[in-house]
Amino acid sequence: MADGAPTTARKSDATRTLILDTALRLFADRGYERTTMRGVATEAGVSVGNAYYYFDSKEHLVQGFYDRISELHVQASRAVLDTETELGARLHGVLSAWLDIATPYHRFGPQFFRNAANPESPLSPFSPESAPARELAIGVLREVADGSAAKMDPKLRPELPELLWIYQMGIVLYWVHDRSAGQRRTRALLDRTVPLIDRAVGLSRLRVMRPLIAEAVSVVNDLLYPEPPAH
Amino acid sequence: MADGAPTTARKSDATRTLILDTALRLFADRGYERTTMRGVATEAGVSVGNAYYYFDSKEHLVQGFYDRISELHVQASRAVLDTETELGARLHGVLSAWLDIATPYHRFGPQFFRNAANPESPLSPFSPESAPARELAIGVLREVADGSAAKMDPKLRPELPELLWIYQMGIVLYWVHDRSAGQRRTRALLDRTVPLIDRAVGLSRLRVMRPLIAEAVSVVNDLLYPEPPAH
DNA sequence: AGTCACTCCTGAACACGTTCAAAAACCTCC
DNA sequence: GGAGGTTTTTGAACGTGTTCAGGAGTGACT
Repeated sequence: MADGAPTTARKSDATRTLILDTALRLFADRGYERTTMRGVATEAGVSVGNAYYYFDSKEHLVQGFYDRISELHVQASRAVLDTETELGARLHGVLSAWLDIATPYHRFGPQFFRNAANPESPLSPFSPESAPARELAIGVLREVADGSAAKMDPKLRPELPELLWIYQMGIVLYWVHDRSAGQRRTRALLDRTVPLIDRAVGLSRLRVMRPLIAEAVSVVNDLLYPEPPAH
Repeated sequence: MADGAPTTARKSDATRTLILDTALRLFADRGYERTTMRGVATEAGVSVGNAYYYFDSKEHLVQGFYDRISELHVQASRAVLDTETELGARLHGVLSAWLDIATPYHRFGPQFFRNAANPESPLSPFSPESAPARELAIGVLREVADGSAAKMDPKLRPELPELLWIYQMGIVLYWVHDRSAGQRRTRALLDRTVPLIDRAVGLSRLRVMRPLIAEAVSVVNDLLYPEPPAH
């Protein structure tokens, strides 16, 4: 080391950031599979073992990518939520914003999301490690619902954010598989399904729908959320 | 080789089956990750290279699992479809049968769904290579719907099998992530959501629902199925 | 029998993700 | 400034999926 700069910041953080930045650059450069831990280490000027000191596995490096996207999405959503008032417009705006942000990464998306579907991976959207990011996303959708004047079965309201999150996962799954130019098919899917959601929410007030909604909400409460500790 | 049996059947097929059987046994035994190609080869009494002569990769062994499960499921479904007449009972029976068959392999379910989310893998349920298995599964669900006397919006009927297939994918996703003993939570999910589906199908006849159904069916037709060639 | 072509099979070798014992650097307190 | 302890860094080594140059078996035709 031939620099005399009086670095007062923690060396540790600098190394960690250096490794993560290098990794994300190589991921974007050559894709996930073709990026090796040795390559990341060499490019960053550290040893392989050092990369593993900061990141438990190659997959854990991708977590940084997710965090970055989440943060950008929350920001972009705020702009939408501050201007739109109708449920449909709010939902469409928020999901469109996600697509806008994720588009540059679409060609590497498959490699990233491949691991996301593995329940044993910490990158799974259902994993405990992803809980903060998940809560964040659901929080945005809660704002989408609660900030609108949409009328609905009052029993539906508390669980609507979770249901919308499931809907969002479906959109993302479609997006990952979407081979059309600029993922225009996903845009079309959004354009056409958001109004469907909107109308379905409205219909939840119908008397015939009430018991159906009540049971659906109950199922979500009983089986979707209360993940048992299981340790 | 110390056996003098005059094997007249094609040696090739026997070896292939031997390797696949051994692999599936080890998968069920110790799970996907902890099963090694060397282990499969040793256990089957062949060389590693030989396993690769018949299967392009470790993942391709999973395709064998996929095919076998599909076949068993079609058989088991037939029994259900021959005895049950109500839509709910038929759907529940068919999906229960799937769970019955898949239970021994729950441990390597993660691998199963990893492929589902990787659009580049030929093992993805959405890939052209999986088309036959997919058609088979949708065919069973078409029988589920058409063989029942359930009344519904006539516009819904032709697309109901595809929609039920999506529902089934959701159940499988939940199952893969289900950590409860014997996956009883997935059973509970089935017990409670099948009646919901059943009632929702019935409600499709309501006048207020018609335009919603029509648009949903149209979306499925336009965006879900017609995968462009893109080669 | 000899030759040719083809299918089936072998195991050493390669690149990768990951681990680990030990070294180096850093810090704190005397 | 030195002793002791903690944090950070190293790189060889391990087990894995996969490849590949070639060997063995098999059958057909001369």
